[in-house]
Amino acid sequence: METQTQHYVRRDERREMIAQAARDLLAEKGLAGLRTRDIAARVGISVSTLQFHVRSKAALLDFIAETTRDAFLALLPPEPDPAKDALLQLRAEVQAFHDSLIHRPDLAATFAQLEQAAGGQAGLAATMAEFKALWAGRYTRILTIGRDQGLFRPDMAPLPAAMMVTATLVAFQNRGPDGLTLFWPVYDEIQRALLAPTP
Amino acid sequence: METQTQHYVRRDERREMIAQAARDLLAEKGLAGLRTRDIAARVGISVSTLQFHVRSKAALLDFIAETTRDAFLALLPPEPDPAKDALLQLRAEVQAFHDSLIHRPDLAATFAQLEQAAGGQAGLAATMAEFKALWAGRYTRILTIGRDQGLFRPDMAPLPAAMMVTATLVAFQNRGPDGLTLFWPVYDEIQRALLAPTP
DNA sequence: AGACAAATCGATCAAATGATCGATTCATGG
DNA sequence: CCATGAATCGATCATTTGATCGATTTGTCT
Repeated sequence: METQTQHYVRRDERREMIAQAARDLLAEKGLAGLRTRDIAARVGISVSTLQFHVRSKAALLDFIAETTRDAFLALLPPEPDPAKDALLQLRAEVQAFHDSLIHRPDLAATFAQLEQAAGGQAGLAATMAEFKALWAGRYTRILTIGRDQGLFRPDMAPLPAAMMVTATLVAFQNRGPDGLTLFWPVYDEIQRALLAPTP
Repeated sequence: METQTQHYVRRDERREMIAQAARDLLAEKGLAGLRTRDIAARVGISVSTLQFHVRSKAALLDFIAETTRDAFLALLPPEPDPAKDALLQLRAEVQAFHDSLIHRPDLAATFAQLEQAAGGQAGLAATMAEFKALWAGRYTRILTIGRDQGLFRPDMAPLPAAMMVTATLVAFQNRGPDGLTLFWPVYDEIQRALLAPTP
């Protein structure tokens, strides 16, 4: 039961539908199996119409990257705040990522696929790099705040620690149904690894 | 200046040349851009000969996965030993991975690419899963040993911690020339995160 | 040397794939 | 209601790509 085929959708809306279908297919078949025909079919339009809205496949990948980045960033908690408890902010940030894996599994999967194609697409690589910098930056700030608050180890280096945390989170992408079993145990380990020792 | 084209190479040797060329191309173009013609050209044989040695592209991916797994495992240090210092063993393990990124960048890149294709190839997925279990298992054992030795935190959970370490290491794959700048700073952070607090 | 198996190649095929073009349909403002 | 532009479609193209087949060359064993 698909959404009733709806003719004559405005450009922006149609492009959004295309991006969503492309993300889903990217998560299912992988980049190597992404076909413009499949995307068009899932949207319910012809290949010609798809080409009309997105000139080429390269442009499509750029477009997917941008919309995926925006969609993911929109799911994140408020910006890190030095006045709030850093541990709570860290947990909220991780919780948001966890929720995204459950409710929007296409997002992380799309990132994973696009990263493999980034080597060869200048625009793509830029979008991906920008996103990763933004995302890791949030964790770096939270960790810095927490260290200043005395919650985390004084010898904790925020940037390396942020890379450790984000890398660990990303590893939970592309897993089967039971793939998230270890998510919170692993987060607990991260937390213990960051917290200042209590003498 | 290629290695002088050499006709009539025995099956096993030819298949090894094919696997190596495929790994290199996989690292360069990505899975989506992997073409049997390109592989054959790099090896210096015709597509027919390639097909003679490896039946299909699916079989090729399986074969690549197996040889890559073996090549990577061969680079690792001796098995974890409860009698030796766990921190030294951990560092040696990480050093081996670091060296592999420098001297055999095709290995990690190939794994990253194949993982994207694993969803859809039963045999591939099995090989990849087996490898990841083996690799993470080494770290789990080292961490357990170190905890028993009193070197690591008593509340450290070996399996989650091992996932954290391996995930962080993997994140250093597919980077540019300066991509390894933060490798050792990040490892130092991992080490600080694992070590038992000194009162 | 002769025979048999192994390895290689050139030619070719059928399907897949991204892209283009012209015609057609729908929406919307005047 | 009609004129203009936006959106959609069907047909078609040129290339790419994985795969097959038969013929040929090379190694090896006796």
